Amino acid sequence: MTIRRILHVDMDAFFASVELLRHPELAGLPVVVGGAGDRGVVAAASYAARVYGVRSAMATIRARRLCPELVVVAPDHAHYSAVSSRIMDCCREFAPVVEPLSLDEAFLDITGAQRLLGPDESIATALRQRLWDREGLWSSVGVASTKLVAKLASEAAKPAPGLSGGSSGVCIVDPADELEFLWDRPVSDLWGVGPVTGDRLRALGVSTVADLARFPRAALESHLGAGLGRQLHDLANGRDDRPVVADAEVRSISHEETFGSDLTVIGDLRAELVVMAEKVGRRARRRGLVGRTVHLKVRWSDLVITTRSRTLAVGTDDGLVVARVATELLGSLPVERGVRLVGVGLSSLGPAGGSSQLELSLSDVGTPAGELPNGRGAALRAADEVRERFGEEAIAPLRRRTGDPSQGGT
DNA sequence: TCTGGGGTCCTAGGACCC
DNA sequence: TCTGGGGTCCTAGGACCC
Repeated sequence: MTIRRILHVDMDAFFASVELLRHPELAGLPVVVGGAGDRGVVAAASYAARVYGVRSAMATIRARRLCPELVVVAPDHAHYSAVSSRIMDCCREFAPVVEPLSLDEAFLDITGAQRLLGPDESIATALRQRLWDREGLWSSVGVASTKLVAKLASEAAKPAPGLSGGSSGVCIVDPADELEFLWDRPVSDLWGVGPVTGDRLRALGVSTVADLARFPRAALESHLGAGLGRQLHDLANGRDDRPVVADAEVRSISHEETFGSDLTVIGDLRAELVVMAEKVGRRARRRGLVGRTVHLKVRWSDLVITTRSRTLAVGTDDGLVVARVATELLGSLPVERGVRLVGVGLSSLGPAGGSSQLELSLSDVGTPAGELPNGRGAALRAADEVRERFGEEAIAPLRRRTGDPSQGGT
């Protein structure tokens, strides 16, 4: 088994740095990108802002208290996406397989690239320099033999608050040093350990990765569940064979919004749902996808979350259909309780067009439910969906057509 | 200091099929 | 008629990631 070399690249303060490029007059000022309102949150903080203790995921209100002269810039996702795709293109000049993790992060499999591009250190430095030359943005790069260690290495290469590119920006971990590199760290550094699992582990007396590596595997699995227990025990012992995978398929598309003040009137919520569902539909169409499952998410004024979903017999990319299904789901919820956030989404995605959407539903209409795959009323659902899209009068001709295909139809 | 918006993956129970 | 088991789909919730 050959030793892999995996590179992780992570842009420094990405959204904030991009905004500083567009607004040179803000250079040196404490800048965050995020929501400005009472319920806004910091999405990214410039290094000048971090000096004040401002961090991403922090409520904007609190950030303003820490730094009264803070400049808050509204996010412009379309622009960040455009910059991101150029960054990913740049990465592909260094490795055949590039896996974007988010807009500002990617894994590159550089196993075997040394012959062409030189040692790990040269590859990392060259990538970093090219991103700077092309985009004017600094990044941090880590290289190791696993995804986990490569990501921790890029984190270790990050500049300290107050600086922006002063450190070398590169951290290479030799395979022989990887366990030591890992074991010094708190368990919360591991992928999959958040606040809840972190608390559970601490209750077991586990606080460092070394503690976790020594903890009996079976006991860990019984405390955390088989899946998570096994994964964490492997990671803590440096076992991480997750490959670098390009072109991961999108699994869901959603849009959600927190209101400035809670809504209690169903009509107001319906109006919001229509707008949001249309955005989801537009994004699905742009990607050439249809979704079979419509999701509704509600966050109540007490922050508790309720979700509802409904799976249709066929996929849709039509915002009106999504809105109508979501509205139905909303109908069963006590909105007078006070709705802070509403979200609508599509999953069970598949390619749009051809036989996948309408054709299938036409042939389903009138077919006994028992003869359909998953014979749980799929035909009825299909008929409902056709009715929703085209109205009651559309059903009759479809029945005739289904009964006698030679007659043709729509 | 009370938590935005975009996602991913996992779990668990019930329905249903073979 | 009763019983069991495996597999898949659907739904709700939850943890986590950036």
